[in-house]
Amino acid sequence: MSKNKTRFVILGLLSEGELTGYDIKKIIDNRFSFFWSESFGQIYPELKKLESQNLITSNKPKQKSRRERIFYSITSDGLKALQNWMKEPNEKESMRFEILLKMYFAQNTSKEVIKSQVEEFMNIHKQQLIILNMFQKELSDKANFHENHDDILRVVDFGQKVYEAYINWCRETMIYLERRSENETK
Amino acid sequence: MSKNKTRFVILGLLSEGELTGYDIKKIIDNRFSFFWSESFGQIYPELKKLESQNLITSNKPKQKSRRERIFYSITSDGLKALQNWMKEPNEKESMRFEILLKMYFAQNTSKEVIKSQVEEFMNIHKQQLIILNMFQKELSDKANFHENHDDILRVVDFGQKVYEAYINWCRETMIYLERRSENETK
DNA sequence: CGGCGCATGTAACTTGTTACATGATTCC
DNA sequence: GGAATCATGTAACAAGTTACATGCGCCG
Repeated sequence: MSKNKTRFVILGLLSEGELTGYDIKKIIDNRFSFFWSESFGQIYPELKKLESQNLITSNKPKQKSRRERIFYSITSDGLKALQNWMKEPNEKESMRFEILLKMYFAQNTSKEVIKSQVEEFMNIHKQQLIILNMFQKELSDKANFHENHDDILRVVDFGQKVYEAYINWCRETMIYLERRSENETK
Repeated sequence: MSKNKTRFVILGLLSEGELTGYDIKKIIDNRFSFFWSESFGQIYPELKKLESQNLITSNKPKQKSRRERIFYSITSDGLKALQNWMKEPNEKESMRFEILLKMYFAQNTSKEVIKSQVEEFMNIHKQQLIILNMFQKELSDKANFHENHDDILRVVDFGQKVYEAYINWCRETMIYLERRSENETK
């Protein structure tokens, strides 16, 4: 099972049309940010590697001279590689929630510190949820030009459900912490 | 903002009592697995580093001879470092859900492939939820010996809420995919 | 003409995983 | 005595981030 997933995000995005490395980074930052990330330091070298393996091709200007945007497109071999990956089992997603570490070790600090950490976590994800809701509305309002429209809405729905779960947890935890504070000061 | 979080998991765990590197790994695997992970390759070198900085101390046997369990305990400097970290802002947790990538690029494969991917994702997290529910029950039934009992229950509750969100998404997505299959075969 | 956003690229670094080596203890 | 688990450790590798260098083109 391949560990390097960068190549498959690239292949997936190129399966919808030709793009530059910069485009790919922008799309990941804008649309995927809540469930994926890549840096330029991964994307550009991977593009070269994929091209050398004939999974993608570019319009790289043979003219030595002026700098230009390099558009990549997927080859039939690349499409095959993408399709094979779709069938492969996924790796267990490993996450690291610092907020839970701090909740677990909460005995080492005051309730106020924990409260402000939970509040911060809640605010960040409320903001993120607003962005997701806007994106969903945008997609729902627009006519369904692309066939993958509904698939993308499923992806957005995942983010909404998970962020709502975070926010609910924060609300309950705030109440728990406030009850605690009251008992402490009694 | 320090990027190296391994040290703080170690300090946090040692704040409850002395432990060996092996113990630390076991606790993280058993209790933290749904929101944190560490490997031996990180834990052992970090223990040495923490000791050299006098944030922890060990009973390392000066006798050259036989191998023994090395118990570490936290120092007052270590406790201070832990308390400072509790107040610091957290890094944005970065996650990578392969399942969402595959959902997004679903056009490149058949509904059956996507369906089995979603099913697999659902089964894994149903299993994980069962384990979390058992752990919660275990904690709730037991008398509250440790003061941090309720804090740990909050952490478990986070996992339950998030896994339930995953599972609900899977159910809805399965229905969405089945509806699609019907339309395709019509 | 200065600054900004677009655009490509790489080197150095940090972080994290895997595989392996070593040896003790426990239990059958 | 052999297998499993406990236990410590490290080297090689893989993955991912950051900072920087370079330069184009547009706008005010």
